[in-house]
Amino acid sequence: MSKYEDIATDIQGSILDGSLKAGDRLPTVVELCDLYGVSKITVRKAIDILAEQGLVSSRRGSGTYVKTTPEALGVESDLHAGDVLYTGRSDRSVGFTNEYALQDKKVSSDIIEFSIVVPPEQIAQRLDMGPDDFAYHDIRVRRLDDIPIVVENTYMPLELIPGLKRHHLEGSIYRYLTQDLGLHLSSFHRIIRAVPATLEEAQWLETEEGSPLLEIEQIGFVDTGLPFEYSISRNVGSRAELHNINIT
Amino acid sequence: MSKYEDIATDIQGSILDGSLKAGDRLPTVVELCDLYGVSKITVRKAIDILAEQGLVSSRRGSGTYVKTTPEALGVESDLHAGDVLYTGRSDRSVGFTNEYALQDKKVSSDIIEFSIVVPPEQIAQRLDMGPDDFAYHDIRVRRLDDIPIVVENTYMPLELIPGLKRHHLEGSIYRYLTQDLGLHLSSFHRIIRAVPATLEEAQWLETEEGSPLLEIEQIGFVDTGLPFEYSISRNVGSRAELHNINIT
DNA sequence: AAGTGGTCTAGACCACTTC
DNA sequence: AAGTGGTCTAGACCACTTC
Repeated sequence: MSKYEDIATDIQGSILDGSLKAGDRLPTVVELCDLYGVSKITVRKAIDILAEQGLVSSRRGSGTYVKTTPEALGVESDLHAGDVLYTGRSDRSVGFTNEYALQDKKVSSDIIEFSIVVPPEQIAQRLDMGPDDFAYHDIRVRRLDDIPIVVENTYMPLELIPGLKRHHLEGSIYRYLTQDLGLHLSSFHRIIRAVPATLEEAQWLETEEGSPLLEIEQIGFVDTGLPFEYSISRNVGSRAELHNINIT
Repeated sequence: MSKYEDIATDIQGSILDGSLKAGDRLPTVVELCDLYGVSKITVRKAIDILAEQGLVSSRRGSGTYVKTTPEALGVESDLHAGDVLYTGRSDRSVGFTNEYALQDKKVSSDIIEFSIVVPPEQIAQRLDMGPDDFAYHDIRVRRLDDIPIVVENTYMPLELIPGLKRHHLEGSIYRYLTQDLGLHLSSFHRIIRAVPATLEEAQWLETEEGSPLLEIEQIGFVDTGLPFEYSISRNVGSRAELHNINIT
């Protein structure tokens, strides 16, 4: 952990435990420099992190303030609460398994397909693969507490990811990529849509044909800039939602 | 424009015009310092911007690389291309009007409702309003080239936004807020869902009842940390999509 | 006029990759 | 061992807000 991460975590704690409340002004940048014994740029990076998390907003000449969010006010966070099981965060892409392993929810997968294929041309292009190159192809239905949430349709280039086996799919593929292969995932480019369920999808997801699904088309990149996965996932509309925060 | 913005724009230009290609390594940070005559931190901030835009990825000890995206490869960008009219970017929230005024598309609005009301309790809480406080309420159908894309349902606190009139809704509300009132918009918190169209929405949007809509529930904040709008918009699934980029 | 956040310098030191 | 990006210092100067 770097100094700026430590400082961000510390201030985040003060906001979450209520010692800093909605609308409060943080100590000035110079005061925070003294308080933590660091330089101005280090404090600025910490505040940048808090801003990205949606916790604070800075106003030049005036100060940095705790944002008046429903969370900071103690308002229950979701108007549509009830049957929504999956609330993914668009900013931290750590995969389905990791995001829910922490909570008390049971994560499971039905592997509908796992094979090595020559992918369709348009997908091969997105993965920067030659026309004859092979890729893994898998289709998985992911469940939380046994209720199906999403069907994921994924292609990964064979050359970048040697040795992927069926048992890796039971758990988290991302763990295999990072821990076993030592790859560093850097970013995901996503397109989000609302689409009607096909009959087949409706059966997999235990919902109605034509019912709204939240589609996420995604290309994942490693830190050399190469794509390592192309994926289209379709989430049951009434069981999943995506949260994100945009700084202007 | 700050120095780091100038540098980011310059390198972005090199990537977009093809002088830097997918997979290429950028000059090292030290080389870029010499090239632009700036300090290391300034170059780092420029590269951070390019990373947020999804253009480059840095690898400690190795270098910074142009990402192998479909755009950098010259692949047409959308598999579902054809009838999708609205491709919003989740990272830059400048409002519907601004995002399309630049292009050759005609933006228009049907104002279905515009009034001053006491908002429902749950919405008042999200806007940090007292139970008796008033808010503007408007419902607008936004069209591109006369085709309805989205119905927006928005509440804005009266006290924060004096003098809002019907004619502001014909164009861009955001322009009124920033240019006339001098407010600085800082961030948006969003929840994205797929929902079925009600009969009323289907009529407004010229689509079928029950057809998938992409819902965006949004709270907007100004730079003092106060919420200035609560909005639920519902986009026709087959005519809109949301793009975003996530850095891990 | 005084106080605030934002940018920037000219370095230093470190973690990691490459050879 | 040499080269790369990432963090950090101790300041300086500036834009903007507050009084």
